[in-house]
Amino acid sequence: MSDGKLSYKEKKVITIGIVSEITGLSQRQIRYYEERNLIFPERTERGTRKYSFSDIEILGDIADKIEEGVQTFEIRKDMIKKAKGKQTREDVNKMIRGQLNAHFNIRK
Amino acid sequence: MSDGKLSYKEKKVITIGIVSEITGLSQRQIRYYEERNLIFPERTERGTRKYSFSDIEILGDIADKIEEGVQTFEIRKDMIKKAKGKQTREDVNKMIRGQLNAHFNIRK
DNA sequence: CGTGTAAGGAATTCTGACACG
DNA sequence: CGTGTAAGGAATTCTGACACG
Repeated sequence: MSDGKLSYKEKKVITIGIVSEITGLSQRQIRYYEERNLIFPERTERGTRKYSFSDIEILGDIADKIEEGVQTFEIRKDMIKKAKGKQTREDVNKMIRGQLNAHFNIRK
Repeated sequence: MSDGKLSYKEKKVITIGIVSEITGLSQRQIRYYEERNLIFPERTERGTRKYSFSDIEILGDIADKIEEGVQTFEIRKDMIKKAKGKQTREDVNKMIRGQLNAHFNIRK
């Protein structure tokens, strides 16, 4: 299901040197944010990290937070919260649909 | 005008090793098609080639043509023809618009 | 905590050339 | 013509560690 064709934005194909150029972050910083579980590059067969455009956007967000003085641990918590928020919104939709169905099926 | 933000598809950020993995073509083949002016990677400061997803698609098309026995020179002519075709279509649109304007402005 | 850096090795990329056909 | 390959060098990436604070 989650296999096969991903959009260009999500495909992990960019090496760390180019990510560093684009983001302006050092390779050390980029690797450290991975160590802190903020980004998850894939690896080539022989271990070279590969990033997506999406990862580059996330790195930009991380850099902003860091500049604001937010610690990586906090950034991670926010990311988890947001991920859960998305999930919750979907669940809420399901619940609403469930309720509507229950409502309109009362007399059925 | 043609500066600044390009779509992810057009941005040249992928190194030849990864392009080779994705397309199944050898680095030799990829470099040769460049020599024949079929693709135009950019370069990093120190000379490493960088390709876009769009380049990868073009490489797929080239590979198909080569398999069919078409020579690189012919492939190049086709690409130029198609590029001109696009240009012509736009020009045609402009001409049509021009004619329409002329038509509706006759009595003005 | 977040990041710089020197260290040593392994993998990558580059170019020009010879080979086959 | 299109592609493989060996060649030598230069640039890239990786990890684990020490440093500062």
